[in-house]
Amino acid sequence: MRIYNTLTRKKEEFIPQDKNNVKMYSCGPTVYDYFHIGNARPFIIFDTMRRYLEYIGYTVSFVQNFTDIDDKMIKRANEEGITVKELGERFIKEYFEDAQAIGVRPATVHPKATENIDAIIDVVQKLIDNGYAYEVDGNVYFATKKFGEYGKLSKQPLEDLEAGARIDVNEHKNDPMDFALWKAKKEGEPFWESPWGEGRPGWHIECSAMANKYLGETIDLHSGGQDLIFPHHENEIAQSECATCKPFSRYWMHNGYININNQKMSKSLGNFFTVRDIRKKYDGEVIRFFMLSAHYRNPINFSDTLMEQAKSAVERVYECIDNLEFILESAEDKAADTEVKAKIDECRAKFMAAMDDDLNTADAIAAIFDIVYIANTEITSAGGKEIINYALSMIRELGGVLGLFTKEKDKSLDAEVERLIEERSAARKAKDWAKADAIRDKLREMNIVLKDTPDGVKWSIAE
RNA sequence: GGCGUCAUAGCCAAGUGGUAAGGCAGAGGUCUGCAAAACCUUUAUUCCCCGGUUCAAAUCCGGGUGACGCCUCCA
Repeated sequence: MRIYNTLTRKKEEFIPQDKNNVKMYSCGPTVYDYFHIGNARPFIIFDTMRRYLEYIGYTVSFVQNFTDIDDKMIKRANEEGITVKELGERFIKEYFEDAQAIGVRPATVHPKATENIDAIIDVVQKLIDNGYAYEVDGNVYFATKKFGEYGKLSKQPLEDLEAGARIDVNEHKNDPMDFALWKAKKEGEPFWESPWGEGRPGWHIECSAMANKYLGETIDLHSGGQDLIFPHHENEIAQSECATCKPFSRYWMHNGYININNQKMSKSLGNFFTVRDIRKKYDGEVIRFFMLSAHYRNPINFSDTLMEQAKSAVERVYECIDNLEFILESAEDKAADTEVKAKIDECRAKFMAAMDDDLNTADAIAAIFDIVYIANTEITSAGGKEIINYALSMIRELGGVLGLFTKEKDKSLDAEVERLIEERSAARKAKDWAKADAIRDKLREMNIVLKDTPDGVKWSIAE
Protein backbone atom coordinates (compact mmCIF):
# COMPACT_ATOMS: atom_id res chain seq x y z
CA MET A 1 0.00 0.00 0.00
CA ARG A 2 1.17 3.50 -0.79
CA ILE A 3 0.51 6.43 1.49
CA TYR A 4 1.29 10.12 1.31
CA ASN A 5 3.92 10.75 3.95
CA THR A 6 3.82 14.29 5.32
CA LEU A 7 7.46 13.92 6.31
CA THR A 8 8.63 13.54 2.72
CA ARG A 9 5.61 15.13 0.99
CA LYS A 10 5.46 12.13 -1.31
CA LYS A 11 3.46 8.98 -1.75
CA GLU A 12 5.56 6.11 -0.49
CA GLU A 13 5.21 2.38 -0.20
CA PHE A 14 4.13 1.67 3.36
CA ILE A 15 6.51 -0.86 4.90
CA PRO A 16 6.19 -1.38 8.65
CA GLN A 17 9.25 -2.40 10.66
CA ASP A 18 7.69 -5.73 11.54
CA LYS A 19 6.17 -7.39 8.49
CA ASN A 20 3.20 -8.63 10.47
CA ASN A 21 2.46 -5.78 12.83
CA VAL A 22 1.87 -2.04 12.44
CA LYS A 23 2.50 0.37 15.30
CA MET A 24 0.16 3.25 14.88
CA TYR A 25 -0.43 6.31 17.06
CA SER A 26 -3.18 8.84 16.59
CA CYS A 27 -3.71 11.98 18.63
CA GLY A 28 -6.95 11.70 20.54
CA PRO A 29 -9.34 14.29 21.90
CA THR A 30 -9.04 16.66 24.81
CA VAL A 31 -11.97 15.44 26.82
CA TYR A 32 -13.57 18.67 27.95
CA ASP A 33 -16.63 18.52 25.68
CA TYR A 34 -18.42 16.40 23.08
CA PHE A 35 -16.28 16.06 20.00
CA HIS A 36 -17.31 17.92 16.87
CA ILE A 37 -17.49 16.72 13.31
CA GLY A 38 -14.06 18.16 12.59
CA ASN A 39 -12.64 15.94 15.31
CA ALA A 40 -14.61 13.04 13.91
CA ARG A 41 -12.81 13.13 10.59
CA PRO A 42 -9.45 11.81 11.79
CA PHE A 43 -11.20 9.31 14.05
CA ILE A 44 -13.07 7.89 11.07
CA ILE A 45 -10.21 8.14 8.58
CA PHE A 46 -7.62 6.46 10.75
CA ASP A 47 -10.06 3.88 12.03
CA THR A 48 -10.55 3.04 8.36
CA MET A 49 -6.79 2.92 7.85
CA ARG A 50 -6.53 0.51 10.73
CA ARG A 51 -9.36 -1.66 9.37
CA TYR A 52 -7.74 -1.80 5.97
CA LEU A 53 -4.33 -2.70 7.38
CA GLU A 54 -6.01 -5.52 9.25
CA TYR A 55 -7.87 -6.55 6.12
CA ILE A 56 -4.64 -6.94 4.18
CA GLY A 57 -3.21 -9.10 6.92
CA TYR A 58 -1.47 -6.99 9.53
CA THR A 59 -2.16 -6.91 13.20
CA VAL A 60 -2.33 -3.28 14.26
CA SER A 61 -1.26 -1.92 17.61
CA PHE A 62 -3.27 1.24 17.63
CA VAL A 63 -2.83 3.78 20.38
CA GLN A 64 -5.02 6.83 20.75
CA ASN A 65 -4.61 8.98 23.82
CA PHE A 66 -7.03 11.03 25.85
CA THR A 67 -5.74 14.44 26.86
CA ASP A 68 -7.35 14.76 30.24
CA ILE A 69 -5.24 17.50 31.76
CA ASP A 70 -4.57 20.88 30.16
CA ASP A 71 -5.69 24.51 30.29
CA LYS A 72 -9.05 23.85 28.64
CA MET A 73 -9.79 20.96 30.97
CA ILE A 74 -9.04 23.11 34.00
CA LYS A 75 -11.05 26.04 32.71
CA ARG A 76 -14.10 23.94 31.88
CA ALA A 77 -13.98 22.01 35.13
CA ASN A 78 -13.95 25.29 37.03
CA GLU A 79 -16.91 26.59 35.05
CA GLU A 80 -18.87 23.45 35.77
CA GLY A 81 -17.79 23.32 39.38
CA ILE A 82 -16.46 19.80 39.09
CA THR A 83 -12.99 18.32 39.25
CA VAL A 84 -10.83 17.88 36.18
CA LYS A 85 -10.97 14.17 36.80
CA GLU A 86 -14.77 14.13 36.83
CA LEU A 87 -14.89 16.19 33.65
CA GLY A 88 -12.47 13.84 31.92
CA GLU A 89 -14.30 10.72 32.97
CA ARG A 90 -17.58 12.10 31.73
CA PHE A 91 -16.38 13.04 28.28
CA ILE A 92 -14.34 9.89 27.84
CA LYS A 93 -17.59 8.04 28.32
CA GLU A 94 -19.32 10.35 25.84
CA TYR A 95 -16.44 9.88 23.40
CA PHE A 96 -17.02 6.15 23.31
CA GLU A 97 -20.72 6.58 22.73
CA ASP A 98 -20.28 8.89 19.73
CA ALA A 99 -17.31 6.92 18.42
CA GLN A 100 -19.31 3.73 18.37
CA ALA A 101 -22.16 5.47 16.56
CA ILE A 102 -19.86 6.52 13.73
CA GLY A 103 -18.28 3.09 13.54
CA VAL A 104 -14.99 3.99 15.20
CA ARG A 105 -13.70 1.02 17.12
CA PRO A 106 -11.90 1.40 20.42
CA ALA A 107 -8.13 1.58 19.95
CA THR A 108 -5.89 -1.19 21.23
CA VAL A 109 -5.01 1.15 24.09
CA HIS A 110 -6.50 4.50 25.09
CA PRO A 111 -3.93 5.87 27.53
CA LYS A 112 -4.78 8.92 29.58
CA ALA A 113 -2.24 11.62 30.26
CA THR A 114 -3.07 11.66 33.95
CA GLU A 115 -2.35 7.96 34.26
CA ASN A 116 1.04 8.24 32.60
CA ILE A 117 2.66 10.99 34.59
CA ASP A 118 5.62 8.76 35.48
CA ALA A 119 6.35 8.04 31.84
CA ILE A 120 6.06 11.75 31.06
CA ILE A 121 8.45 12.70 33.86
CA ASP A 122 10.93 10.10 32.58
CA VAL A 123 10.99 11.64 29.11
CA VAL A 124 11.35 15.15 30.47
CA GLN A 125 14.21 14.04 32.69
CA LYS A 126 15.90 12.34 29.76
CA LEU A 127 15.62 15.53 27.72
CA ILE A 128 17.23 17.51 30.51
CA ASP A 129 19.96 14.89 30.84
CA ASN A 130 20.59 14.94 27.11
CA GLY A 131 20.88 18.72 27.16
CA TYR A 132 17.74 19.55 25.21
CA ALA A 133 15.65 20.97 28.04
CA TYR A 134 16.10 23.36 30.92
CA GLU A 135 14.30 24.12 34.13
CA VAL A 136 13.26 27.57 35.30
CA ASP A 137 11.35 28.04 38.56
CA GLY A 138 9.68 24.65 38.41
CA ASN A 139 8.91 24.89 34.69
CA VAL A 140 10.76 22.82 32.15
CA TYR A 141 11.14 23.98 28.55
CA PHE A 142 12.39 22.33 25.42
CA ALA A 143 15.22 24.26 23.76
CA THR A 144 14.16 24.17 20.12
CA LYS A 145 17.41 25.63 18.85
CA LYS A 146 19.30 22.62 20.18
CA PHE A 147 17.47 20.32 17.82
CA GLY A 148 18.93 20.93 14.37
CA GLU A 149 16.10 19.15 12.61
CA TYR A 150 13.35 21.22 14.21
CA GLY A 151 10.86 22.10 11.48
CA LYS A 152 11.43 19.01 9.35
CA LEU A 153 7.79 17.94 9.38
CA SER A 154 6.24 21.33 8.68
CA LYS A 155 9.13 22.18 6.33
CA GLN A 156 9.57 25.43 8.11
CA PRO A 157 13.06 26.58 9.05
CA LEU A 158 13.15 27.73 12.64
CA GLU A 159 13.99 31.30 11.58
CA ASP A 160 10.84 31.54 9.49
CA LEU A 161 8.69 30.17 12.24
CA GLU A 162 10.16 32.67 14.57
CA ALA A 163 9.62 35.53 12.16
CA GLY A 164 5.94 34.68 11.92
CA ALA A 165 5.44 33.87 15.56
CA ARG A 166 3.20 36.09 17.56
CA ILE A 167 5.03 36.88 20.74
CA ASP A 168 4.26 34.62 23.62
CA VAL A 169 4.97 36.72 26.67
CA ASN A 170 6.76 34.46 29.06
CA GLU A 171 9.70 35.64 31.08
CA HIS A 172 10.82 32.10 31.87
CA LYS A 173 11.65 30.97 28.36
CA ASN A 174 15.10 31.49 26.88
CA ASP A 175 13.61 31.70 23.43
CA PRO A 176 10.10 32.42 22.14
CA MET A 177 10.11 29.18 20.17
CA ASP A 178 10.78 27.03 23.21
CA PHE A 179 7.78 25.18 24.53
CA ALA A 180 6.72 23.82 27.92
CA LEU A 181 7.37 20.21 28.84
CA TRP A 182 6.38 20.66 32.46
CA LYS A 183 4.39 23.49 34.00
CA ALA A 184 4.84 24.56 37.61
CA LYS A 185 1.70 24.32 39.70
CA LYS A 186 -0.62 27.29 39.87
CA GLU A 187 -3.07 27.81 42.69
CA GLY A 188 -6.18 25.68 42.37
CA GLU A 189 -4.83 23.45 39.62
CA PRO A 190 -4.35 19.69 39.78
CA PHE A 191 -0.71 18.77 40.24
CA TRP A 192 1.71 15.89 40.49
CA GLU A 193 5.06 15.56 42.26
CA SER A 194 8.11 15.82 40.05
CA PRO A 195 11.87 16.38 40.31
CA TRP A 196 11.09 20.06 39.54
CA GLY A 197 8.42 20.39 42.17
CA GLU A 198 4.66 20.13 41.96
CA GLY A 199 3.18 20.72 38.54
CA ARG A 200 1.61 19.20 35.46
CA PRO A 201 2.73 18.11 31.99
CA GLY A 202 2.69 20.35 28.94
CA TRP A 203 0.50 19.30 26.05
CA HIS A 204 2.98 17.94 23.55
CA ILE A 205 4.96 15.74 25.87
CA GLU A 206 2.15 13.33 26.68
CA CYS A 207 1.99 11.97 23.13
CA SER A 208 5.74 11.42 22.99
CA ALA A 209 5.68 9.67 26.35
CA MET A 210 2.69 7.47 25.62
CA ALA A 211 3.76 6.53 22.09
CA ASN A 212 7.09 5.49 23.52
CA LYS A 213 5.59 3.62 26.45
CA TYR A 214 2.97 1.67 24.50
CA LEU A 215 4.60 1.28 21.09
CA GLY A 216 8.34 1.70 21.54
CA GLU A 217 10.94 4.19 20.40
CA THR A 218 10.19 4.12 16.68
CA ILE A 219 6.61 3.74 15.53
CA ASP A 220 5.41 3.05 12.00
CA LEU A 221 2.63 5.53 11.54
CA HIS A 222 1.51 8.66 13.29
CA SER A 223 -1.64 10.41 12.25
CA GLY A 224 -3.86 13.37 13.00
CA GLY A 225 -5.42 16.49 11.55
CA GLN A 226 -3.39 18.90 9.45
CA ASP A 227 -3.58 21.55 12.10
CA LEU A 228 -1.49 19.36 14.37
CA ILE A 229 1.49 19.38 12.02
CA PHE A 230 2.68 22.55 13.66
CA PRO A 231 3.40 22.82 16.45
CA HIS A 232 2.13 19.62 18.04
CA HIS A 233 3.66 16.97 15.81
CA GLU A 234 6.78 18.99 15.18
CA ASN A 235 7.25 19.14 18.92
CA GLU A 236 6.55 15.46 19.37
CA ILE A 237 9.32 14.67 16.91
CA ALA A 238 11.71 17.01 18.71
CA GLN A 239 10.93 15.55 22.13
CA SER A 240 10.99 11.91 21.10
CA GLU A 241 14.04 12.00 18.90
CA CYS A 242 16.06 14.03 21.38
CA ALA A 243 15.08 11.68 24.19
CA THR A 244 15.70 8.38 22.38
CA CYS A 245 18.15 9.34 19.63
CA LYS A 246 15.99 7.23 17.31
CA PRO A 247 13.58 8.25 14.55
CA PHE A 248 10.15 8.80 16.08
CA SER A 249 7.69 7.85 13.37
CA ARG A 250 8.47 6.55 9.90
CA TYR A 251 5.25 7.72 8.27
CA TRP A 252 2.94 10.63 9.03
CA MET A 253 -0.60 10.96 7.69
CA HIS A 254 -2.66 14.12 8.06
CA ASN A 255 -6.28 14.62 7.13
CA GLY A 256 -7.75 17.82 5.69
CA TYR A 257 -10.20 20.08 7.45
CA ILE A 258 -13.92 20.22 7.53
CA ASN A 259 -15.27 23.58 6.51
CA ILE A 260 -18.52 25.35 7.04
CA ASN A 261 -19.23 27.60 4.08
CA ASN A 262 -15.61 27.16 3.05
CA GLN A 263 -14.38 28.33 6.40
CA LYS A 264 -12.52 26.15 8.80
CA MET A 265 -14.68 24.68 11.52
CA SER A 266 -13.17 24.91 14.94
CA LYS A 267 -14.09 25.31 18.52
CA SER A 268 -12.29 28.61 18.69
CA LEU A 269 -14.33 30.02 15.80
CA GLY A 270 -17.51 28.70 17.34
CA ASN A 271 -18.87 27.46 14.00
CA PHE A 272 -18.86 23.80 14.92
CA PHE A 273 -21.37 21.00 15.07
CA THR A 274 -20.94 18.20 17.54
CA VAL A 275 -21.41 14.64 16.44
CA ARG A 276 -23.85 14.29 19.30
CA ASP A 277 -26.09 16.96 17.76
CA ILE A 278 -25.84 15.71 14.20
CA ARG A 279 -26.78 12.25 15.38
CA LYS A 280 -30.16 13.59 16.45
CA LYS A 281 -30.96 13.95 12.77
CA TYR A 282 -28.66 11.55 10.93
CA ASP A 283 -27.48 8.06 11.68
CA GLY A 284 -23.79 7.87 12.60
CA GLU A 285 -23.25 5.73 9.53
CA VAL A 286 -24.36 8.62 7.31
CA ILE A 287 -21.73 10.82 8.95
CA ARG A 288 -19.13 8.13 8.34
CA PHE A 289 -20.16 7.70 4.70
CA PHE A 290 -19.99 11.44 4.19
CA MET A 291 -16.43 11.52 5.53
CA LEU A 292 -15.28 8.63 3.40
CA SER A 293 -16.88 9.87 0.21
CA ALA A 294 -14.04 12.33 -0.35
CA HIS A 295 -10.29 11.80 -0.19
CA TYR A 296 -9.00 12.26 3.35
CA ARG A 297 -6.46 14.93 2.43
CA ASN A 298 -8.93 17.20 0.68
CA PRO A 299 -10.85 19.80 2.57
CA ILE A 300 -14.56 19.07 2.68
CA ASN A 301 -17.55 21.21 3.39
CA PHE A 302 -20.23 20.21 5.80
CA SER A 303 -23.89 21.05 5.24
CA ASP A 304 -27.35 19.63 5.58
CA THR A 305 -27.65 19.16 1.81
CA LEU A 306 -24.50 17.07 1.79
CA MET A 307 -25.77 14.95 4.65
CA GLU A 308 -29.04 14.37 2.78
CA GLN A 309 -27.08 13.23 -0.26
CA ALA A 310 -24.99 10.90 1.86
CA LYS A 311 -28.11 9.52 3.48
CA SER A 312 -29.69 8.68 0.12
CA ALA A 313 -26.51 7.03 -1.06
CA VAL A 314 -26.30 4.85 2.06
CA GLU A 315 -29.94 3.88 1.56
CA ARG A 316 -29.23 2.74 -1.97
CA VAL A 317 -26.75 0.18 -0.68
CA TYR A 318 -29.01 -1.02 2.12
CA GLU A 319 -31.89 -1.31 -0.31
CA CYS A 320 -29.72 -3.57 -2.44
CA ILE A 321 -28.70 -5.67 0.57
CA ASP A 322 -32.33 -5.94 1.58
CA ASN A 323 -33.35 -7.01 -1.91
CA LEU A 324 -30.65 -9.65 -2.08
CA GLU A 325 -31.62 -11.05 1.30
CA PHE A 326 -35.23 -11.10 0.20
CA ILE A 327 -34.68 -12.97 -3.06
CA LEU A 328 -32.36 -15.35 -1.26
CA GLU A 329 -35.36 -16.73 0.61
CA SER A 330 -37.05 -18.00 -2.52
CA ALA A 331 -33.89 -18.87 -4.45
CA GLU A 332 -32.83 -22.43 -5.11
CA ASP A 333 -29.46 -24.08 -4.71
CA LYS A 334 -27.65 -23.53 -7.93
CA ALA A 335 -24.06 -22.93 -8.95
CA ALA A 336 -23.11 -19.30 -9.39
CA ASP A 337 -22.86 -17.76 -12.82
CA THR A 338 -19.09 -17.55 -13.31
CA GLU A 339 -19.29 -14.42 -15.44
CA VAL A 340 -21.23 -12.48 -12.85
CA LYS A 341 -18.93 -13.78 -10.17
CA ALA A 342 -15.93 -12.60 -12.15
CA LYS A 343 -17.45 -9.14 -12.45
CA ILE A 344 -17.87 -8.97 -8.70
CA ASP A 345 -14.26 -10.06 -8.28
CA GLU A 346 -13.24 -7.19 -10.55
CA CYS A 347 -15.05 -4.80 -8.23
CA ARG A 348 -13.10 -6.17 -5.32
CA ALA A 349 -9.85 -5.68 -7.24
CA LYS A 350 -10.89 -2.10 -7.95
CA PHE A 351 -11.67 -1.60 -4.28
CA MET A 352 -8.26 -2.91 -3.22
CA ALA A 353 -6.41 -0.83 -5.80
CA ALA A 354 -8.20 2.28 -4.57
CA MET A 355 -7.43 1.62 -0.92
CA ASP A 356 -3.81 0.75 -1.75
CA ASP A 357 -3.44 4.14 -3.38
CA ASP A 358 -3.25 6.38 -0.34
CA LEU A 359 -6.54 5.26 1.13
CA ASN A 360 -8.74 6.41 -1.75
CA THR A 361 -12.02 5.69 -0.01
CA ALA A 362 -14.05 7.61 -2.61
CA ASP A 363 -12.98 5.18 -5.32
CA ALA A 364 -13.41 2.27 -2.94
CA ILE A 365 -17.01 3.32 -2.34
CA ALA A 366 -17.55 3.55 -6.10
CA ALA A 367 -16.43 -0.09 -6.35
CA ILE A 368 -19.12 -1.06 -3.86
CA PHE A 369 -21.70 0.82 -5.91
CA ASP A 370 -20.51 -1.15 -8.93
CA ILE A 371 -21.43 -4.34 -7.08
CA VAL A 372 -24.80 -2.84 -6.24
CA TYR A 373 -25.37 -2.19 -9.92
CA ILE A 374 -24.39 -5.75 -10.84
CA ALA A 375 -26.70 -7.08 -8.16
CA ASN A 376 -29.59 -4.92 -9.34
CA THR A 377 -29.18 -5.81 -13.00
CA GLU A 378 -27.79 -9.31 -13.14
CA ILE A 379 -28.83 -11.12 -10.02
CA THR A 380 -32.34 -12.50 -9.53
CA SER A 381 -33.82 -15.30 -7.49
CA ALA A 382 -33.61 -17.49 -10.60
CA GLY A 383 -29.82 -17.18 -10.50
CA GLY A 384 -29.72 -19.29 -7.36
CA LYS A 385 -28.48 -18.89 -3.82
CA GLU A 386 -24.76 -19.03 -4.46
CA ILE A 387 -24.38 -15.89 -6.56
CA ILE A 388 -26.80 -13.98 -4.35
CA ASN A 389 -24.74 -14.90 -1.32
CA TYR A 390 -21.56 -14.04 -3.15
CA ALA A 391 -22.70 -10.52 -3.94
CA LEU A 392 -24.16 -10.09 -0.50
CA SER A 393 -21.06 -11.20 1.34
CA MET A 394 -18.83 -9.08 -0.89
CA ILE A 395 -20.82 -5.94 -0.15
CA ARG A 396 -20.70 -6.78 3.54
CA GLU A 397 -17.01 -7.60 3.45
CA LEU A 398 -15.83 -4.51 1.58
CA GLY A 399 -18.32 -2.34 3.41
CA GLY A 400 -16.92 -3.70 6.65
CA VAL A 401 -13.44 -2.54 5.70
CA LEU A 402 -14.85 0.98 5.53
CA GLY A 403 -16.94 0.44 8.64
CA LEU A 404 -20.10 0.75 6.53
CA PHE A 405 -23.06 -1.40 5.54
CA THR A 406 -22.75 -3.80 8.42
CA LYS A 407 -26.15 -3.27 10.01
CA GLU A 408 -28.46 -6.28 10.06
CA LYS A 409 -32.16 -5.89 9.43
CA ASP A 410 -34.37 -7.05 12.25
CA LYS A 411 -36.43 -9.69 10.48
CA SER A 412 -39.01 -10.16 13.21
CA LEU A 413 -42.45 -8.77 12.59
CA ASP A 414 -45.11 -8.42 15.18
CA ALA A 415 -48.17 -10.59 14.76
CA GLU A 416 -50.53 -7.73 14.00
CA VAL A 417 -48.39 -6.45 11.14
CA GLU A 418 -48.03 -9.93 9.78
CA ARG A 419 -51.78 -10.40 9.85
CA LEU A 420 -52.35 -7.11 7.99
CA ILE A 421 -49.87 -8.08 5.29
CA GLU A 422 -51.71 -11.40 4.83
CA GLU A 423 -55.00 -9.61 4.70
CA ARG A 424 -53.74 -7.21 2.06
CA SER A 425 -52.38 -10.04 -0.06
CA ALA A 426 -55.80 -11.67 0.05
CA ALA A 427 -57.45 -8.40 -0.96
CA ARG A 428 -55.02 -8.00 -3.87
CA LYS A 429 -55.76 -11.50 -5.00
CA ALA A 430 -59.43 -10.60 -5.02
CA LYS A 431 -58.51 -7.39 -6.88
CA ASP A 432 -59.99 -5.36 -4.05
CA TRP A 433 -57.53 -2.50 -4.65
CA ALA A 434 -59.27 -0.07 -2.33
CA LYS A 435 -58.90 -2.39 0.61
CA ALA A 436 -55.36 -3.37 -0.32
CA ASP A 437 -54.31 0.26 -0.53
CA ALA A 438 -56.04 1.12 2.72
CA ILE A 439 -54.08 -1.56 4.50
CA ARG A 440 -50.86 -0.41 2.85
CA ASP A 441 -51.57 3.15 4.05
CA LYS A 442 -52.30 1.91 7.51
CA LEU A 443 -49.04 -0.03 7.67
CA ARG A 444 -47.24 3.01 6.33
CA GLU A 445 -48.51 4.90 9.35
CA MET A 446 -47.06 2.14 11.47
CA ASN A 447 -43.74 2.76 9.66
CA ILE A 448 -43.94 -0.43 7.66
CA VAL A 449 -43.37 0.06 3.94
CA LEU A 450 -44.59 -2.63 1.55
CA LYS A 451 -43.22 -3.38 -1.89
CA ASP A 452 -44.81 -5.86 -4.26
CA THR A 453 -42.10 -7.72 -6.13
CA PRO A 454 -42.04 -10.67 -8.53
CA ASP A 455 -40.78 -12.72 -5.60
CA GLY A 456 -43.60 -11.71 -3.28
CA VAL A 457 -44.35 -8.93 -0.86
CA LYS A 458 -41.33 -7.30 0.69
CA TRP A 459 -41.55 -5.12 3.75
CA SER A 460 -39.14 -2.72 5.35
CA ILE A 461 -39.15 -0.33 8.23
CA ALA A 462 -39.34 3.34 7.32
CA GLU A 463 -36.52 5.39 8.77
C1' G B 1 6.89 37.60 4.74
C1' G B 2 7.56 31.90 4.97
C1' C B 3 5.10 27.09 4.20
C1' G B 4 0.91 24.58 2.11
C1' U B 5 -3.90 23.09 -0.10
C1' C B 6 -7.85 23.50 -3.47
C1' A B 7 -10.54 24.91 -8.44
C1' U B 8 -13.95 18.74 -12.70
C1' A B 9 -21.92 18.72 -14.49
C1' G B 10 -27.54 21.62 -10.78
C1' C B 11 -24.97 19.54 -5.97
C1' C B 12 -21.00 16.17 -3.95
C1' A B 13 -16.78 13.75 -5.93
C1' A B 14 -12.75 10.20 -8.25
C1' G B 15 -9.40 10.50 -11.96
C1' U B 16 -1.57 12.92 -12.41
C1' G B 17 -0.19 11.67 -20.12
C1' G B 18 -4.31 7.93 -24.01
C1' U B 19 -9.44 10.58 -25.08
C1' A B 20 -14.28 12.46 -18.41
C1' A B 21 -15.67 6.79 -12.46
C1' G B 22 -19.35 6.78 -8.74
C1' G B 23 -23.25 9.09 -5.68
C1' C B 24 -27.28 12.77 -4.96
C1' A B 25 -30.92 15.75 -7.46
C1' G B 26 -33.93 16.79 -12.17
C1' A B 27 -36.57 15.30 -16.85
C1' G B 28 -38.69 11.40 -19.92
C1' G B 29 -39.64 6.18 -20.24
C1' U B 30 -40.03 0.63 -18.81
C1' C B 31 -41.98 -2.58 -15.04
C1' U B 32 -46.46 -2.30 -11.55
C1' G B 33 -53.74 -2.75 -10.50
C1' C B 34 -51.57 1.81 -8.37
C1' A B 35 -47.16 2.45 -5.72
C1' A B 36 -42.17 1.51 -3.99
C1' A B 37 -37.59 -0.37 -5.49
C1' A B 38 -34.96 -1.36 -9.81
C1' C B 39 -33.73 -0.59 -14.83
C1' C B 40 -33.28 2.39 -19.60
C1' U B 41 -32.53 7.27 -21.83
C1' U B 42 -31.10 12.13 -20.73
C1' U B 43 -27.78 16.26 -17.75
C1' A B 44 -19.46 18.37 -18.78
C1' U B 45 -17.05 17.60 -27.06
C1' U B 46 -15.08 19.09 -21.69
C1' C B 47 -12.16 19.62 -16.50
C1' C B 48 -11.01 28.38 -13.52
C1' C B 49 -8.22 31.50 -17.51
C1' C B 50 -3.89 32.29 -20.96
C1' G B 51 0.37 30.34 -23.10
C1' G B 52 3.91 26.07 -23.80
C1' U B 53 5.72 20.72 -24.18
C1' U B 54 3.66 16.24 -26.67
C1' C B 55 1.21 12.13 -31.85
C1' A B 56 -1.89 12.73 -27.40
C1' A B 57 -2.99 17.04 -21.33
C1' A B 58 -8.27 17.61 -16.65
C1' U B 59 -3.53 15.34 -15.91
C1' C B 60 3.32 17.85 -17.28
C1' C B 61 5.73 23.08 -17.50
C1' G B 62 5.30 28.66 -17.20
C1' G B 63 2.14 32.78 -16.09
C1' G B 64 -2.44 34.62 -14.24
C1' U B 65 -7.30 34.56 -11.39
C1' G B 66 -10.19 32.97 -7.35
C1' A B 67 -11.06 30.30 -2.52
C1' C B 68 -8.94 28.36 1.84
C1' G B 69 -5.37 26.83 5.67
C1' C B 70 -0.83 26.74 8.93
C1' C B 71 3.07 29.89 11.09
C1' U B 72 -1.16 31.12 18.39
C1' C B 73 -4.97 26.48 21.67
C1' C B 74 -7.38 23.72 17.60
C1' A B 75 -8.73 17.29 14.13
